[in-house]
Amino acid sequence: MPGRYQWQNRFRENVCRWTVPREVILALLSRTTEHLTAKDIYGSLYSMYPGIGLTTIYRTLELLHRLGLVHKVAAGDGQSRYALKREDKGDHHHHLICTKCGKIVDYRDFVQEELELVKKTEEALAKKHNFAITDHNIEFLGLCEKCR
Amino acid sequence: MPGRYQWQNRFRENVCRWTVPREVILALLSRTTEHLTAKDIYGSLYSMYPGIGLTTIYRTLELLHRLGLVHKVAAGDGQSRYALKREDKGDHHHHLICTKCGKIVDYRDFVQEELELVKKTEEALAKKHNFAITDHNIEFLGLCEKCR
DNA sequence: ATTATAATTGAAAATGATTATCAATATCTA
DNA sequence: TAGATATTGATAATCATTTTCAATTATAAT
Repeated sequence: MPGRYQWQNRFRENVCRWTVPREVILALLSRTTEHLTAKDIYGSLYSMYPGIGLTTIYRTLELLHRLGLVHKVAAGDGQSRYALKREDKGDHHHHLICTKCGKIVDYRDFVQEELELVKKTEEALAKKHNFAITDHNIEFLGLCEKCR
Repeated sequence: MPGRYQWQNRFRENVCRWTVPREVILALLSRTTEHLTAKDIYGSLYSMYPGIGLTTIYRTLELLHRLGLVHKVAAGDGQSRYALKREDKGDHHHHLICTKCGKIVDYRDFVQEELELVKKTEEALAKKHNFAITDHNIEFLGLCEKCR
């Protein structure tokens, strides 16, 4: 399981315990590139881990987000979706979001150009609006292959 | 009141009636550049129009969004925010979103450059991922002047 | 290996944003 | 003016998420 010891270390550094539900959720997220909702995760884990509660999923995702281990994306349909951050490979990407089914497709084309513009924009905006910028989103909305 | 007749026409074209709650909501949105939540609007209108229900606000905002008259932004705090579209002046903008209070600040700096890159990106992504793109978001997250 | 401490969990309840239902009302066409 | 129908507003419901609290688990110390 990739990243296991890094994850454990990150937990310890933040006075968080390394528990079975947390390990299992991280493992699931590491096995997919999909952006998953809390319920997706709950459903996927149910057969192997029926005792893991939906509340635990929500709390764990919020913790992982706070620790900077996952991306949290609000696709506009009232639910949040999560994906493991994979910046170990300098992996930065942006999103295509389907407005019908909520599916999120990653893309990396043009990301370099986008990041260049983002960097320039960020500095100027931070100064002009007195805004402490911590992150950015670039996303395209529309209908995915299945929904069009 | 700017846009009143255009709005009425747009409503008629879509077999929608021109009603007092709708007129009042549009007027409020036209008087501000802020992105407002349904509850912001409900609260702002309450003194003058106490009979307008929150349900009506929600339904009307959804209609206005469907008619392409307002922007709908999910700032990530579980609520949607709305602002009147002002493309009559070719007014395109992107957003700074405060992750603490949810406030949305518009910016237009770099929008021309961003739109150039967006256009190029859009065409390539639509083709590569078989995605019918209808809109895009560019936003920076962080803390606003008040929250930092 | 055991024990104590405290973090974490899971079920149930609660909260808040939003939507559905339905009788009453308002708009608009003829 | 009358009739048809869209719309409204109050209430109930739905759903995503969070809070509460007793029980359980992880882990450090011995």
